[in-house]
Amino acid sequence: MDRTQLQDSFRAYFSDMGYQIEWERFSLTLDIHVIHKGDYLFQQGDHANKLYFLHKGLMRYVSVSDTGKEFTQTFAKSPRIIGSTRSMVTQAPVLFGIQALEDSVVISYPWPTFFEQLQHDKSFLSFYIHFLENIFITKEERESAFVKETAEQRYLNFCADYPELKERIPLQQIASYIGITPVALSRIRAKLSLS
Amino acid sequence: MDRTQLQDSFRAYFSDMGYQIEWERFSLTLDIHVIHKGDYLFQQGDHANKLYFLHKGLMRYVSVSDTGKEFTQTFAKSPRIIGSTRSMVTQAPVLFGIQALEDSVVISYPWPTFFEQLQHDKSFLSFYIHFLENIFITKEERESAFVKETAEQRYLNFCADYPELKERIPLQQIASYIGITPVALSRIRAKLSLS
DNA sequence: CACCTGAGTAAACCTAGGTTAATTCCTTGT
DNA sequence: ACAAGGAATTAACCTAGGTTTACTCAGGTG
Repeated sequence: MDRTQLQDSFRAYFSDMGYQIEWERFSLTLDIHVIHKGDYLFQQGDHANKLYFLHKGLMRYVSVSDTGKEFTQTFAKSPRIIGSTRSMVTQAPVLFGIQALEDSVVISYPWPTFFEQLQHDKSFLSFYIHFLENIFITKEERESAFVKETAEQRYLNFCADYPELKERIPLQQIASYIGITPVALSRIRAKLSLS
Repeated sequence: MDRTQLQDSFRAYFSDMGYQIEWERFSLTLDIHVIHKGDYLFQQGDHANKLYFLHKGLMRYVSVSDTGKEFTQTFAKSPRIIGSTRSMVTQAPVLFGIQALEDSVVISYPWPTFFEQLQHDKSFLSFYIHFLENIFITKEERESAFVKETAEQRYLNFCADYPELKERIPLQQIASYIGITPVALSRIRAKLSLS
């Protein structure tokens, strides 16, 4: 994995989205992380105030409740910015871990210095604002899905939102994303295949 | 209600939070809205791409499901910025209405021009970023509460988060905030008062 | 090859919360 | 003071999804 190639991938991510960043002004060195299937980029409770970029692979955000149950907050497929906004902002330990569902490659920049530089580029700032707005909207939709929709409906929505993932990841983790047990999801699948 | 007085209230909101805005640069005229208890600032489905500021009063964000059930997304007490980030950003109709729980006074600025001006003041921009980060964090906590916590626990959390509101607003609306029916909340209260 | 171990399925049973409806208690208007 | 409509409580009944256990099947590993 070549450092320059990874940096290009990171830059392409922005230009593909229509943001013209003045990269000459940026002088940060990146770290490279190779995460194997099943391993974690960071664990719940860690301090992870870095900006992570998923160059290749598939990850899940997973938090474990007091009673030891796993809950998948979201899936992330490359290329994408990943990490904990909350932890970057408040300096608090992260409330979820990020686990690789397939062998993945991630690069990282230290967030505080990255944010410092980001503020001098208007295009970058506007990317960050859109990014925040979008993750907020996503959470808002999920909040209302948990209250207004049945588990079956949430499963159907998952299938619509992530058509490829349905085969790529185990049922267990789809269930934990929907907020039900694997047993219940199996039941729902059985019911759906009848009709 | 004097226009200048309301503008001062709006400005004080920012300085109280530690943001020193260069107000001289701003030249937007505000609109004043007086909303009586039970009435709506805007309704679900409206186009509401304005920046609203709750000068005085108490409001709730309420969305109605397909099956006609009300769900309270959040409560807002003055002074506070209110409105739909989603609608401002995407130009889409709002997914919830904002209803006054007490007689309230709100001012508004047209969002597009406000945002335009906002971008020329670094302190303002940094306010907006913190604002987005915070509403995101709130939603994230709520998402996990719905999956990991029981209704009883969510009620106890509500009491801890909004101690004054417990008496100020009807049970019905607390229930719809927690995501259960009034009947179920009444049951929970009865159970709690025994122990 | 036999042997695990982990993933999905299925069945039996349990519980939190939804639904409906009756009863009482407050408000609010006249 | 009165009537009337909404707000909360209580009880009876129902259902979606949780829990536990048992069975099957596929993929490694010695």
